[in-house]
Amino acid sequence: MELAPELVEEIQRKKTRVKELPALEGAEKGVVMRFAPNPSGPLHLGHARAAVLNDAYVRKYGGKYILRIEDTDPKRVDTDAYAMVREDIEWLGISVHEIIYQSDRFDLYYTLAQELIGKGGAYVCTCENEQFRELKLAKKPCPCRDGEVETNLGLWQEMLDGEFSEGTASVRVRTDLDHPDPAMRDYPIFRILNSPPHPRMEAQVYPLMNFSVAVDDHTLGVTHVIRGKDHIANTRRQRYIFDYFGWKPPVYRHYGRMSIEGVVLSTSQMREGIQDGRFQGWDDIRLGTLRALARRGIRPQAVRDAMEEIGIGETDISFSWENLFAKNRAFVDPEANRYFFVPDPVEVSISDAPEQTAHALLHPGDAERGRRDIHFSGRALLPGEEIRDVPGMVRLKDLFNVTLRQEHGIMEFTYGGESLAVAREAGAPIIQWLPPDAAVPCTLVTPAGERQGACEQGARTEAGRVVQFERIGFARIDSVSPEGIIAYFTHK
RNA sequence: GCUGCUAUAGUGUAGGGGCCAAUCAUGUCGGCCUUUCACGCCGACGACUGGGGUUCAAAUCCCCAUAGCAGCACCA
Repeated sequence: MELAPELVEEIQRKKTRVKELPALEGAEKGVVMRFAPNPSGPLHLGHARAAVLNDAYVRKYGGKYILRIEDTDPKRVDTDAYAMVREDIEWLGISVHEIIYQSDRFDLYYTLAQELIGKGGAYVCTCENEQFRELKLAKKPCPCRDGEVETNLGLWQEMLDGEFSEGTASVRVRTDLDHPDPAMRDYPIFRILNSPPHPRMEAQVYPLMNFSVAVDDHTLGVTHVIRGKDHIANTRRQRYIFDYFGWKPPVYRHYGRMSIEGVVLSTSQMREGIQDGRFQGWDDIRLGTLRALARRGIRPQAVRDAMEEIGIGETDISFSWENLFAKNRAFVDPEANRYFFVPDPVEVSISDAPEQTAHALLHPGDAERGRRDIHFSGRALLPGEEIRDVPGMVRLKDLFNVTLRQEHGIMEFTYGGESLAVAREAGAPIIQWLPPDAAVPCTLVTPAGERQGACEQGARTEAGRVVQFERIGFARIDSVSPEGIIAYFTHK
């Protein structure tokens, strides 16, 4: 019997459906949104939230999604990351309408900086860091603050001409020294950097994010910004720039902090670990990168669903792998072919057992997909930990029953008949098994470590796909070679 | 220290004065189905941080406390 396709689709949609996102103020006529990562490494789960949620809103309201590469700090630019970020965005299935590189826009930043200084909204500051900090905390102006506009314009030109060296001059926005929040007081928007060189351009005067972001959000027509609440202070700071220029700021939403257990998320730690060989690469299973998830067999749609469900709440949350796995299982279970994987295999001889071929379905819910034929002729590979209970009985799945006995310290395995009912009555576990001569060495890589074992020949045809090792869990077949198979554990 | 944001079951989420002895998902437990401990189905468990106030009525509004988080970088 076959279900109507619409019905199947309906059921699947129900399973993976996510609730509707909360409305955004002023979004009815469409939105322009952006995802603005720093190209210091590949995207990880933390990025995915911003990337996906912005995309979800663009889909909901219609409009434009801008991928803006924020590469205004040459110290934090990894040239490989430009490509990795785009690959990761593509993997997530996000439709990007425009890609902007901030490193292409320095002339714009310079022009507007000059304008801002000309309005008296910013000034060149040559104070030492520590000194300024103390003055700021005391709500006192630094000597540079009182300079004439003309003087500041002159100093700004000197900055551009390379007459200041690194760390000796900056541009600050004139805000409000009495502001109760010290973070608001005359914050910097440009700095001088002599090294390292920027991989995409030449510059010594670099904008800081609060300036470049404000300028770009305005000039690119961004209507709504969804970002983490670590940017709340930045939003307020940027407000000063919008006000000086008379621009209308976008609508902001700041979601709460998301902690993620069990994986390395810090780009610098990841890079360090890769360099010293502790991690295999950016897709090492112990990392929280999207490429690591992909390698484990997590579907992008599962990540998207998880992020949309989490939404834009301002509460701090802890990311739940269980919830993500449940979403992924819904995608993967109907598709994954089933195979036997025998961990820590022990080869045994089963006496009195008739030679025969077992027939197991590739998928228990879809007989039409075909079957696996596994031939038994006297000997079998069994999971070590399943044959410890003696005396006892196990049933080799799709084959027959085996009774276990111990005689003079030696394990004995005897044919126990074909009857499934007998096995059920005896409470015998139904276990996976393999013929020794047709078993493929298989390493199952899990976050906790590698598990050695053997699996069916059929898994050789599944490279790149997710299968289910019966009674073990889902796994992505990572590589197939004459020596064997390497599989990455996905989840149960 | 100063400033700000947040607070619903183990986790995520809905609910923004009465319809809430609080939604949904996930999880856990039990049962059914099943030659996988998967999937599916049925059932159970499990929460409004605390204290004041406003109101006929508070998870919902206000105040305080507590806790968590963030910012006070010439990072983003």
